[in-house]
Amino acid sequence: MKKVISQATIDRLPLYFRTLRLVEEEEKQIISSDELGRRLDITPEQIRKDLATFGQFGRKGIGYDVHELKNKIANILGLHNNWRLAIVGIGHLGGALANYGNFDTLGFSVVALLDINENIIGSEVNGLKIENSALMKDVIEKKFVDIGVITVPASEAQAVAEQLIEAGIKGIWNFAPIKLSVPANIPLVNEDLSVGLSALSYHMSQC
Amino acid sequence: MKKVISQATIDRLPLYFRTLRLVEEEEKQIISSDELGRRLDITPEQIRKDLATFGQFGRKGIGYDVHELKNKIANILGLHNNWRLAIVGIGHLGGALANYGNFDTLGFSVVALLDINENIIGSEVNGLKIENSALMKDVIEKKFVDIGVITVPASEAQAVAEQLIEAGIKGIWNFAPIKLSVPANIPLVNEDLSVGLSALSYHMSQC
DNA sequence: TAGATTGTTAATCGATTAACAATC
DNA sequence: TAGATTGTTAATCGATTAACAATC
Repeated sequence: MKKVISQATIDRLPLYFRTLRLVEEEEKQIISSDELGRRLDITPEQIRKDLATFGQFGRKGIGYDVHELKNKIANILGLHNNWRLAIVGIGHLGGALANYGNFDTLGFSVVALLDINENIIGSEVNGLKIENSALMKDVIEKKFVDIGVITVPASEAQAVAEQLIEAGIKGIWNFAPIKLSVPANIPLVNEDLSVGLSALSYHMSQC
Repeated sequence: MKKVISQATIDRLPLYFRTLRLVEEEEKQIISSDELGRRLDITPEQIRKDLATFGQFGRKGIGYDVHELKNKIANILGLHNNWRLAIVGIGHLGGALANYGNFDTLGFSVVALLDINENIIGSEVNGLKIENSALMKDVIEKKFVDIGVITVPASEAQAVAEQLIEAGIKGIWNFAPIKLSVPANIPLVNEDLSVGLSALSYHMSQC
């Protein structure tokens, strides 16, 4: 039953989801792979292939039910789990993420903010108090945190990852530009801004 | 001469660059593909293949000169161009990017901040004054901006992209969760946080 | 019925991995 | 010379694209 789905497919699902939401707002009931593809610059064959991985969602000759497909994708991605996030390292980036509204709309909630800096512990960001990293295990257990978001400097990131795992976290979203070593059963996604920016630089240099 | 390099290779170059920097700080002169691979969880064959795309950098039986390879990669990525960035939309994320120190170390400079909100125009972020988006063309020409960073809401992003291009920008780094339409000669990199977070959710759901 | 569109199989393309000669 | 390590060719693997029968 646990077929292996390619990362490329998984990474396209959020795009489909996002677009179906917009289409839903436009009060369209049905959408074809062709139309969805046009909106995303993805071929309709690719979309049908991706979706077929998870079952038969469409109707031949008709298309896909927008509302139904949107919910199916949300389920596949596990967005119904109401994942709870803790952000570790409340600098500029951590603070921005704490304030970032779009997570809620995807079914994620930021429930804890942690930092080691005495000067900011106790202060509030977006209505949430910054707590002492030293109490991480306590906070994470009490607040049922699922996902640890790492926005500390690269030099601290591995240690923070280990603390998070020790505290019982189930997944890590890492913004520090460094390769983290984590056990195979802890999903890890890296969000390295320098990769995208460097790729942009490369393409601009080719012009 | 203009061989086509795969995006996968281009996306790994910044990781090599980052690691070579660290290795350089450790005062190591020479590194093997094996050691580099161990540090990044990438196979040595993959690394040698990637590097061979651009020429012969290593010495058989010895390895790669750390300093030389680092500079070669920087050149390939175009990091010597001193690209100048303008951030459009100084909300939480735009503000965080304006304050983000790591860009400088990669050879990028944030030289302009733009917003339409009268209440924040004129105020300073990280020593840089927020200017009126209505004056975009002026600002971009006067400050020789190369790259437009889009951190406005999704609903505004396409219009901003068009204004940026009209103003003579050479590349776009887009953080708005929407597919932008831009001419083929304008490199565009999308940084969609919801993709990574959704992928994390997917993998956590499989456990 | 004719037109539209899915789901799936087959063909192609491209990226990764394996193997090894060259050489320091 | 023996051991280490690159650069490159060949083999494999996986993802995308093309084609088309099924069916609304």
